[in-house]
Amino acid sequence: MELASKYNPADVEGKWYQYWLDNKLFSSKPDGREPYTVVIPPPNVTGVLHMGHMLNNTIQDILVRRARMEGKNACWVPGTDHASIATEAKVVNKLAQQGIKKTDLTREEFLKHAWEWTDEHGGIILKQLRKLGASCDWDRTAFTMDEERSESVIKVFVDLYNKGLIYRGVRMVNWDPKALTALSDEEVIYKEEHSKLYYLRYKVEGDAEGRYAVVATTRPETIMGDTAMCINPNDPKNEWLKGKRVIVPLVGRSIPVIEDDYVDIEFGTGCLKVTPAHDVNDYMLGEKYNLPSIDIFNDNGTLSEAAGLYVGMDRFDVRKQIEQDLAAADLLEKVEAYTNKVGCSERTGVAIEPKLSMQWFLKMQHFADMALPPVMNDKLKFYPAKYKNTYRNWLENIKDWCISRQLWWGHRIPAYYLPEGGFVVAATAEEALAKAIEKTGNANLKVEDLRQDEDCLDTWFSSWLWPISLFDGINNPGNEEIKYYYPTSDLVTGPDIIFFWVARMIMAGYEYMGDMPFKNVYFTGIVRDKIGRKMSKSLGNSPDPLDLIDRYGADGVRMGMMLSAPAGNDILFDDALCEQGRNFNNKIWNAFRLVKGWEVADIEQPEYAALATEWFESMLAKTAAEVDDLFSKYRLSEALMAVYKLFWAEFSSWYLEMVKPAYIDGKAKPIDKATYEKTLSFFDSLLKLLHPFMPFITEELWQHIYDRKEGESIMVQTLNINKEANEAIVKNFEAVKEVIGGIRTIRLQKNIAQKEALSLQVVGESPVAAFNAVISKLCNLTAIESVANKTEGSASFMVGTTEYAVPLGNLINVEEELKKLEADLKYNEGFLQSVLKKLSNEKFVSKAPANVIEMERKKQADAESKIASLKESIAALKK
RNA sequence: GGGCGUUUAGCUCAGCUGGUUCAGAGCAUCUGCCUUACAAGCAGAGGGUCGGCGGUUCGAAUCCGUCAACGCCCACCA
Repeated sequence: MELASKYNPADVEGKWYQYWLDNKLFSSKPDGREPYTVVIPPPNVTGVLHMGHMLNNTIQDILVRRARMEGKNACWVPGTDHASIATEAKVVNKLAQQGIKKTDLTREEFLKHAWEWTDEHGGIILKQLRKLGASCDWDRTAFTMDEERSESVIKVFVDLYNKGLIYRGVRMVNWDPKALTALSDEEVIYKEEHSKLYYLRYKVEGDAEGRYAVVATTRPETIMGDTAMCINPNDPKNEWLKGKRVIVPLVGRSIPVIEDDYVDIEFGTGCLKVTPAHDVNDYMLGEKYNLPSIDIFNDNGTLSEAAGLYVGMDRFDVRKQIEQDLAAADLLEKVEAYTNKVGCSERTGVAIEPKLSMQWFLKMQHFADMALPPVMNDKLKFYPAKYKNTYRNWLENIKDWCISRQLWWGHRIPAYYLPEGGFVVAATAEEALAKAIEKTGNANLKVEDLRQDEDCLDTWFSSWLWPISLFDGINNPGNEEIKYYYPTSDLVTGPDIIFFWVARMIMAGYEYMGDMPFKNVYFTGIVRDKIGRKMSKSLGNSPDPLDLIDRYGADGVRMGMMLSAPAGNDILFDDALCEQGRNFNNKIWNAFRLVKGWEVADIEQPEYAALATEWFESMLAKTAAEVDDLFSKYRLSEALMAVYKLFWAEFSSWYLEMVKPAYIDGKAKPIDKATYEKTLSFFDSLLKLLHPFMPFITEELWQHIYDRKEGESIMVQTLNINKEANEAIVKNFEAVKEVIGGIRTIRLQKNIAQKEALSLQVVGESPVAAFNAVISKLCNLTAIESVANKTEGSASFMVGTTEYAVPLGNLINVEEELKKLEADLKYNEGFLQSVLKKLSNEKFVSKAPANVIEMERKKQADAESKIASLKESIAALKK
């Protein structure tokens, strides 16, 4: 096989992905093995892959591939989310471009368009995941609105209703005037806004002096909905307003002054305008004091007939206009700059309007009670654990979940209204009819007489069932799949959806399976650019993942993501990291070229090669054990770094250099068979360790390292690497590296070419004499001898307490050598002083444990011996 | 207004139950090399009073207090 000197990912990635698919290597069926299950956080069905997905799915794929290689039955279930608000908005936009208004369509017509859109754009994102190498069981691909999932959702709704956990009622909810739907509290994001605080004059009715009560508000446009003014009963400065009535400016309506200690005396003037229809707190006051409620807004945020003024104008236009009008009428005392937080819709970004409306709610206390303990007692683990606090905080302050949305794209609420009022809840119209007949006693009722609720369910009301519904555990409880795959193993997701999704899946898990939905949650960070900004379209700092894959290869990008992704920290993404990944691919590629280019002969194994293989065997074992440990702690970037260093530094720079056959007369010598076979087996193990991180290149090389049969793949090999390292040899070899480094430094400093052979003297006995063959080979030494005194005119260095010297004859620069030795001496004398100081401290000697004191004494001895030999060398040079 | 987290080399981060594998890694930087696997490379080197101050201790990056900066989450102050 002729291999290019540079690795080209494009040549192999598509080929191997297809090979994996063709051989059904991603597919999983229940069997006798231990299951390892991951359910994908379903991306929006019409979404496009972004860097967040890249990170998230790379991590999942690494975990899944690793588990598969550990011999587990790995099952990664992919799918998409119907994302009701986001998708409906996209469809509405698209229709608008064609000049079609949603309001002109029937529900059925609209849904037809929505499905067309979904079929057209749906699943693009899943196709993109294949480029990344994602080893999902594609045959299991699900959609939150497919038949099985829809059936599950409806079944759960009916069940929870029957359990009394779902109720319908008029409540103050978060209204999105753009999407025209209610939202849950979690879908509201508070943004700081520089706005104004308006001081409005409310004329006090019947006040002889014609005085005004002044109210500070950020929302002057809501005065048409004022039905009271509220003061704090303990506020002396507003004492005079007690029992009075005031006139709403411009509107001219008379409203009472009420008293409640909810009002903050310090804020503004201590007078609060009460608009029960448009503020959560005012609503509370309205309830308490039985105030009328005037809803002055239409659903789209324009003013309604009820407002009387500015009818049809947008709420924000009214704010500007009313400011002018109030000023013109001399009813505006002053305007101050003011910063406050405005609740905005997570999806559409527009300011939320608190609105009183009829919605469906899920009682949450029951679920919170079940979901809190397993996380707090680490039965279900969070990585990083700090999110346990966030989780607890939410559950301990849980509020009921508004689950109805005034949308068409989603699961329609299975409630059916009866002609004579009231409703029944049932999974199908037929069942509803039966219930209706039973409820009313009217046997003549027909399905057509029932009117199904127009609303849809919140998207999350389907995704909270995901780990169960993917295995059909709602429709067919106790089926073979759910029994085998549930609870799933790891969930990989962002902390931004801890409430939306993670917490609610845990709730649903305990409600419907009596068990947690996953054993571990790995929270990823947010992908930011290299200077820490969030990636956004407007900043143009969000790279297209597919473009990155084109440039660096999927393996390179995966590595780029992982190098910077410690669990839970935000990751600062930089193309340079992908470059590092690509370079590493190239390194692996070239190491392979080297090894496969060797000519093998039936000759004896040289001593240096035997030593090298023995050492690397231990190094490999040690790292494999380390990687195990890191994986168990979900420290994936550290695991990758460990393998990276093993391959690059230990294997390529040390091992291969050691065993590499020499060139003589421009011709490579052959390598002995024993070393060659060992090297191939090391390579094989290294590829296996690397495979979860970089699936493509490892498959490509694994296929070529030995002859493989059709259908074989590295991805289903087991990681049967020996993990028992010979610690002594690993430790000794570190000293060997230092010796070699010392000689290399001398060569560099003295400008002595590698071709020029040198000899090495060891003053006394070398503790690493066993490795002399290796040292000789790598440093091109003619001899290594043990001497009592080193030759004059030699460059020396110390490793531990042993001195090494390279005789250089007249090449030696006495001045420089002295300088170096004296600096070394000074350091060691200082070090000795600090050790002696400790040892002469009575308190230290009496209180510190024996082994620590022992250590200090050894330090002292070592330093003293070093100092002695340094002094000798200096004296010798000065002669 | 509450709660949580972070602060260690130019950058991104490891450093668990205080003491020789404690001041580390990768990248970047600098120096020398186009040496027949790889310049997307090889060999070598430099670089930090561990955010500030105070305390506990024989001994603190590590424990405690405090201050500062940054970040995140939650909360109805108009």
